[in-house]
Amino acid sequence: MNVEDCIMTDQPLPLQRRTIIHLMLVNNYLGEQMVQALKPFEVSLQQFNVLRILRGQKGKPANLSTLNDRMVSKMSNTTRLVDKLIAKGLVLRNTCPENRRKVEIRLTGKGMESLKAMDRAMDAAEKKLMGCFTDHELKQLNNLLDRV
Amino acid sequence: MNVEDCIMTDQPLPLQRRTIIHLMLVNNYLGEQMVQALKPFEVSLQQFNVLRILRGQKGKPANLSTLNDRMVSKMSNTTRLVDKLIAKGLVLRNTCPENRRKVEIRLTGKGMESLKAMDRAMDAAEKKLMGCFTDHELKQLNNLLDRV
DNA sequence: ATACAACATTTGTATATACAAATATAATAG
DNA sequence: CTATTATATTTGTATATACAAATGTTGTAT
Repeated sequence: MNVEDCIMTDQPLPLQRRTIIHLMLVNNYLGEQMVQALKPFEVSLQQFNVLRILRGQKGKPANLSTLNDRMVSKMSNTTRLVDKLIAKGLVLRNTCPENRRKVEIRLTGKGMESLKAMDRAMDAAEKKLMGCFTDHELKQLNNLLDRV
Repeated sequence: MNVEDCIMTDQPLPLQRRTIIHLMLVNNYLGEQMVQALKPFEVSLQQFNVLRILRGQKGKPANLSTLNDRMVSKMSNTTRLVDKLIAKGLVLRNTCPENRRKVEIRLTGKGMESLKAMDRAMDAAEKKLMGCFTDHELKQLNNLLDRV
């Protein structure tokens, strides 16, 4: 992915700026590819993220703020995101009996099944997108990113 | 920026997945910081990007498809983005006399002045965000990103 | 010249996101 | 026990984005 080609510029970019733009371009591309991989399942990347977090709870329900904490892209609007998943029958929401301010969200059977299918698509996408790197390079990249 | 802390997980992530998430987290952070830097000028990152592209034209007007080609995040909706900039008095739009399908967009004096002020804010943000890297590391990072 | 395809932009519409304010519940201080 | 503050979620609203269809213009083949 060449920066200058992507944004069709001829003038050279300062290194710091080029790096930021590079990160953004790569990220846009990764996002697009993953959204595409999820298209057949009619869920957004954010919705997929929530489903995966719920599975990580291993049966223990999550409340909204837990979801928000664990999401890759935090958003103010997790309520409405969960609304969508409920409408699709993938999750359930009940008010928490111990603390009626909170809410308990959990995967349905259908949610768990759908998620398994999505996993296969996403694992393939991951492999396709990151397959260009050796393990050593992945570690190197992660180390660099840790510094930000 | 530690991935596991950001998404508050204890279970270890496969390296490829971790890298993708890492890139997304870094990108979210970079975006937030740059949006913040632009807040005082009341323009979005996309709008700033268009202004900078227009300056790169060195007086030669740009049409919509040129803008779209050169934007970091391409969008279907450059028309409305330009509408906003016109409303702020930062750019002008005329239909191109040689080809009346096309449109000629150029910076106004006010646009050029505002852009200079934004530059200072954005240069500072760039330095702050990328200051954690040496030149060698920046090159290394760029080389890795080129592979995607 | 006329019809048809290609091009450049604009518009419509549905969905997504950001941010602030509102609601409901629980915890705490007096 | 009441008022106040803090917590958790929901709602309102404005703005942004994605995608498809519509509009207006130009180029081309007959």
